[in-house]
Amino acid sequence: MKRPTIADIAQRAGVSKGAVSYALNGQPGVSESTRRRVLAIAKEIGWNPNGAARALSGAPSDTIGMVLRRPARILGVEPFFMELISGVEAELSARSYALTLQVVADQAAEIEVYRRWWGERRVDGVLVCDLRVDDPRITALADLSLPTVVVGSLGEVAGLVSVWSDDAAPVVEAVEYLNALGHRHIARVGGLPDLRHTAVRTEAFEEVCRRLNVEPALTIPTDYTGEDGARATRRLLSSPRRPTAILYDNDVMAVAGLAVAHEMGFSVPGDVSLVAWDDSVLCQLVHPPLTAMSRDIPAYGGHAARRLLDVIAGGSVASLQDVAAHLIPRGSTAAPAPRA
Amino acid sequence: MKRPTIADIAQRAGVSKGAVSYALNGQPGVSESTRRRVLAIAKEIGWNPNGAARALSGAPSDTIGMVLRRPARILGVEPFFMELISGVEAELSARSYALTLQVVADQAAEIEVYRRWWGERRVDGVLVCDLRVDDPRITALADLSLPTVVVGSLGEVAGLVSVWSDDAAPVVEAVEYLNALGHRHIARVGGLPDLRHTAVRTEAFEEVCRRLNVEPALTIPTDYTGEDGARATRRLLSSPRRPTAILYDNDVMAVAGLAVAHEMGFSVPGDVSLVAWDDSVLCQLVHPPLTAMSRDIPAYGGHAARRLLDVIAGGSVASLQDVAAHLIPRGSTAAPAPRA
DNA sequence: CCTGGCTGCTGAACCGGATAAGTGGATAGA
DNA sequence: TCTATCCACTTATCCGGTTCAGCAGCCAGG
Repeated sequence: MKRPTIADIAQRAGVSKGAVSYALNGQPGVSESTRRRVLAIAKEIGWNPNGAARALSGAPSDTIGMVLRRPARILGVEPFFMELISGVEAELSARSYALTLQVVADQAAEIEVYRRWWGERRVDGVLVCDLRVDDPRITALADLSLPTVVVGSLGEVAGLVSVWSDDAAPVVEAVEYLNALGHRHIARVGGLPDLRHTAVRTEAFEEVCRRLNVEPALTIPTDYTGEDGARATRRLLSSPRRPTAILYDNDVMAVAGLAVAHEMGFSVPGDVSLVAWDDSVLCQLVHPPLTAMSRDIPAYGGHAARRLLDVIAGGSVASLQDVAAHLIPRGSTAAPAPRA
Repeated sequence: MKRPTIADIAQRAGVSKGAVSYALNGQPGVSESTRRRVLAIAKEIGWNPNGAARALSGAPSDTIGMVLRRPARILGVEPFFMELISGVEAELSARSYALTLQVVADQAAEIEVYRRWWGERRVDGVLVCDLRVDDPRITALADLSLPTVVVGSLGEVAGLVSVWSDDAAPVVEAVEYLNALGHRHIARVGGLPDLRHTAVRTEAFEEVCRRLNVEPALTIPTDYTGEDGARATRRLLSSPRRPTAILYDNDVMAVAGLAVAHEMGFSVPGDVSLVAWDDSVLCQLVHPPLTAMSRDIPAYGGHAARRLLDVIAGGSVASLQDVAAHLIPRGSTAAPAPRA
């Protein structure tokens, strides 16, 4: 089956390629009757615009890109990313935009992909996640002037629009809550230390603990995986000054931590209270259900996608501070048992 | 920053566009010294091939497509799809192929997307999921002769390569296992009735139940969502002849069913045994952990992607029967309590 | 010395649209 | 009646590559 082109339509309609192009694009320059005839023929012979040809003439690709830098097989069990992507897709599909995903191994490869996409005009813009404390992607993308929206926790990045939520306030809320329950020894299982939002959370955690006299405010860094979260939990629960409450930087680690607590014979929340960050179904399904810092991640992704489309459209777009996560108390937190 | 083209390279190198094209593509027709000079200049000025221009001359897009027909926001909590996609990505990213996802509302829209992608040469091939009993997508894709691999439970579909796994054997395995434990009244919470693999499972379920004298072999159809699974479970557990074991067609429904059992005061596995299909982390994290029909979904996706790349490459590719799911017994199944 | 073949390159057509510039005819205004 | 304007097109060019035909220049063989 040969793909019909506007030349085929032109021949059938007895007009020139140019006229067909005007007709199909709703441009002035053809009579209403000719336009109708052209449209009818186009439909009849099943014509579709050739994106490559359009792109060659400078048209957008109606695709946005997202590069994920993590082992591809991990993706399936990473609720945050999947919910984010589903929110992005919801926004995009409503506008017939497509999403191109590419998984890469390291930062150099990620920048290389941006460069290639830009050179190939394969995407109209990109969403960037997991901002590092000092992130070379920012300058690279600025150099390319590829429309970009940063998804992550920060106000402004040199000229780039970002969609972010306050990471400090939820930490404060959680620690104050635990403190009010009577906890005086709270530890945290943090994410990758060089991610910006991890740094923000760590600082907020240390500050609120200092203020409330909850010391030491120990944060154990992890790579966000369940395994690392389990390891950190095991270490915390084995220490001589065992914390009575643990904050986790994501839900996967919190769930893994809960399993460790059970495995070591500690009761939750009797012996130790647990708080998760990000509230996927996981948190609600385990026993006891986990108290969590909840936010609407699909909405978050949707906002980011919307902003990116606005940037692509050329509007002057302001960064958006999305609603911060807020504490949803469930069965994994309670007052600490009086120490023997 | 203006994107460099081969014309820029040609000018710098003092040769023609054609020579540059040959040099860059490793084609014969230029001397080794010229080739090296051209490559050096290309690298120096940061040249990238323009995919649109290449595509216009018939080059592949190095992208495969996948259309998902379900509410976008559901995706994030649908472990099967996310694991499948992560497996596909793992295979693709190793070959620098990209994956384009598009979420649509209905079948007509899905076929329309295929047609558009084909017309626009936007993808080199597609992966098709969730085959229906009588599926118009098959003929549509055959008409377009768009390279296609069907992911799902069936042997051969008119000329299309498929990657599938036996859906009947695991059902038999599960029912025989439950029967051996002493269960004589087993119900099933099934998926969408017009999906092919649902039909296969339903038939296998009814047949093995008949053979083992486990009657009635009731299957309640659902739309695969947790809510529907909960509803079906509530109905089963409220019926006068309450089943002592329930088989679920996915993990989300099984987990939801477990919550319903708890909510209604039934003990699992004391009062009712539960078996999930597809074994994501969900099943291992709930209490009790769910006995599940487990299979390596990322590997499944990887095989499908690999097959699709082979089809695109033009090889004669055979369909692949992947390993079937097999039963992993966990805490949610036990012998039924003797009836009062 | 002429012919034939090979090497290494050039020039131009081509892919399928978008679009600026040009054209012929009808119409309106002076 | 002559010009200006507009309409509805056509023609030609461009986008950035790929590819094919052609063409010098060189070398080998007869």
